Amino acid sequence: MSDNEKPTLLVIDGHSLAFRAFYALPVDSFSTKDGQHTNAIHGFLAMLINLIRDHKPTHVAVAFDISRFSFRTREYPDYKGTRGETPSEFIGQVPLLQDVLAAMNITTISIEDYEADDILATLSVQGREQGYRVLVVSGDRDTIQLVNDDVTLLYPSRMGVSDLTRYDAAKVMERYGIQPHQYPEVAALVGETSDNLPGIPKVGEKTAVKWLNQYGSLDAILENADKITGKVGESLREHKENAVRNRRLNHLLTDVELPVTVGSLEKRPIDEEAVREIFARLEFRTMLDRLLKAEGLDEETTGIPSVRAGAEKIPVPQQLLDEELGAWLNRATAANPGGLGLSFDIFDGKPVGAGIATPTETVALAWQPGRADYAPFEAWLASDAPKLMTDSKKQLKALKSVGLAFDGISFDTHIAGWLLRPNGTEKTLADLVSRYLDESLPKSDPNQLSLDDPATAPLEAWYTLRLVAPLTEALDEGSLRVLRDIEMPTLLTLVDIELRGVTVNHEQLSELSGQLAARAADLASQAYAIIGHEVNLGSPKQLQEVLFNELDMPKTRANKTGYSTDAGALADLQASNPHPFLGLLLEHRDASKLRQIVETVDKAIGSDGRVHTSYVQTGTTTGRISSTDPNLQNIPVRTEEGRRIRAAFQAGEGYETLLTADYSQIEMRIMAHLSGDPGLIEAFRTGEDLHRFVGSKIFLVDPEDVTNEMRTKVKAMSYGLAYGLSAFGLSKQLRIDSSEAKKLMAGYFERFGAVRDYLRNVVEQAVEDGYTTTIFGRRRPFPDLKSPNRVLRDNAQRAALNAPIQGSAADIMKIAMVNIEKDITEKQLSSRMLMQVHDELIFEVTPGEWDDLEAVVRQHMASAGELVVPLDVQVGRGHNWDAAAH
DNA sequence: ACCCTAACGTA
DNA sequence: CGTACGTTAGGGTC
Repeated sequence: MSDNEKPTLLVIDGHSLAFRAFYALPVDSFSTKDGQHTNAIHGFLAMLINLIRDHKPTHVAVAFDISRFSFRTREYPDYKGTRGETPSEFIGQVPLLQDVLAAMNITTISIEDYEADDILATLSVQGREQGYRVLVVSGDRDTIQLVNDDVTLLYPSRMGVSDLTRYDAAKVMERYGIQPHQYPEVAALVGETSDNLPGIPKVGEKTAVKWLNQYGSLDAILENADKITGKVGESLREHKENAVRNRRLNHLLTDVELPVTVGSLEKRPIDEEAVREIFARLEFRTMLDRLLKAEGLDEETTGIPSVRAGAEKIPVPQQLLDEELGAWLNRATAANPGGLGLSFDIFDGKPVGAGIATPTETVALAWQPGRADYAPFEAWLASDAPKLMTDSKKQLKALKSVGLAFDGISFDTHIAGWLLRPNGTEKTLADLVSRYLDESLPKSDPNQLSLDDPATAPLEAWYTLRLVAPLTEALDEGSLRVLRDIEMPTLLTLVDIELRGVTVNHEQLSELSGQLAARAADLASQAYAIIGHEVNLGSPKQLQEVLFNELDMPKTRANKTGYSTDAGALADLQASNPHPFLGLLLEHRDASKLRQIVETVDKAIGSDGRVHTSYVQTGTTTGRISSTDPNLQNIPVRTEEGRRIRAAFQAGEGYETLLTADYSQIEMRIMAHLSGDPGLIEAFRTGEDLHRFVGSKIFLVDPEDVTNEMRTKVKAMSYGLAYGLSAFGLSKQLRIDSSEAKKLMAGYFERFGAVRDYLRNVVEQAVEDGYTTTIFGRRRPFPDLKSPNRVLRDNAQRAALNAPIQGSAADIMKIAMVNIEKDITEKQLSSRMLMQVHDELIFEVTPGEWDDLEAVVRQHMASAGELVVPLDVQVGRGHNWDAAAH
């Protein structure tokens, strides 16, 4: 068998190469936004990818040391004793690297009590015996002893890990003047500083090699030690024990019992999805392409067409009209009880075409609403015949805005995809097609304007239809119920409230904006006067210059770009180093931020005098909805100035007043429900002020004797608990001693022990299941709970204990919204829901309908979740949003 | 034209 | 070393 026909076994010393990479790449340039350093991982992978590309190994393994202790340290406790502390930036990178290798389906091997090099040695011997060509990659020179006709060493150069020097027997001879198997004898004589193995003083490589060539072996040299003259001979005789010991230690074991056979190391295809995921986490953007290319998996090298072979053939769209169209719809609907795929072309917020799909046919409709030719289509739209769509909200809004009746939407793949992977990255139909069908959505002809391309909508409808089966299959029963009973109905509600918008008074906002702008300008000029020059107060970078250089203030918390100038840091500075500039800066920030929000909302007022936000139903990982363009869920409320913005949100023409309704302490109530804590449950059943009640239990006083200070602390703690707040965090927030914070938390858990048990249990269960679940069955996966990286793991734990609470609250609010909308319709009220702000709903009330509406709202909000504690709803009335607050 | 970060508003 | 979001300005890069 010639060398070229032999299979190639690639074995790598993981720890040593990662460490080389760590020192080869600047640590500052490789870290994620949460501070995880990745330079060692990056360097290692770059090297590995090059090896795969250049050597096309058929078998691969990476060996890692388990610890710095091994049989060698037992034999000689000072072995490697000179090595300093592992740099903190390196710690944690190895477990992540192992995760990457696992995702690449590359075997990693660690064996207690042995070093990685012993594993390499054993594999190289086994590989050779079984007819492999072996490539050993290590940064440890001891591995030179492994080199022979079948085994080549790749050794990192000083240039970095990607530049590997190839040592075959000839190269070893050229470099050292000895056979590879003799290298340990040279090393034994010379010693190895990095392993803390002193050799024979005064003997260097040259002398060692000379002796070896003269006497043939280390044993022979030692036997003939008497014959060696001069100072070096004396030194040898005096320190020969060193050489003997070194030789024993630098001999690599070739008979370590391995949990794998060489054959089992066969290179398997990478798990592209897993690799994609972990690279995203490590924020590696270009690595995947390089890896795919090296693996020969990228499109260019495989020539994979845009739709992979074996995929179903895309039906050619038919163009139907009138009776033909009606007949087709009847036949298709009857033949496909699960529904038809449907997609609309939207232009300027109006529907301008549509496509319908069955598994085998598609229809393209050059349809304009109201055209008689398409009457059967519009009748079908209005019927409850099931329709399957992707990201349907915008399309449904377009239909509704032109007055078309629509019913029967039974599935939205975009929402289903989100329920499956709420933290996933799939944004478009193409993303879903790629993930769940493993195909590529054909791109529309770039030479054609996609708007005019009549084939786009049928294509989208067809792919949408085909996605439904794999998505439904992937969803568990609980998630399917959430989709059917909560999300799909919520979708229709959102369509309505977005179209309604909310009246916002432009005059009030522009007056407010002017005042805030003037105030900001005034504050700015005062600030400039104090420091003697102008500076951009909105630039943290320029502020750092002023604060820490010109004013010589003490450094604050560090961030990526220097030192923090956020409100908390400035407040700390003001306390320790009072300075008028700080106060002005804070006030200026305040005014600027408010003005920014005022401007944003003002600019969003449409020709109807109303602001139409967009709710993003798939915008969060927990189940909440988010709001954009503009975000109406972060309108200020805490300050007087802020409330002036709310005052501009008003009942519209023809409406009498606004009604606001919010859940009070819904998350704490859910906590009481989920934990079953008797104390907390009692608190909500008595109707006593929650924080007062809890305070009385912790501080052992009567409720009426709970001071404001006690109440503040209790409130902060109660809310913090659901976020995974630590004693440290609590002490920082309340500016109290950390021992006091600890006591406070201990006191809390003593009285409300089931809460602690619950929070612990949520995380434990999530580790076991891999996901959390809300009361209604909504899931959120938490892969990071098993991460070896502590930062990631701790973050995941906090998110995991919060997810069921925040998510259940979101579920409850959605259910309430749906039921309220339904009841308003049934009762034929003309009052209407306008906004949702997580635990608050805002309605516009028609004259005379207040009592009816209030009853409907209260009833459905209170009954949206069956908790062991009541759901308390606070209702307020006023002509504007501020006045309607209670 | 795009991307990232810091900062800050809400529940 | 507290969860979940969206928007903006500044500052850097292409």
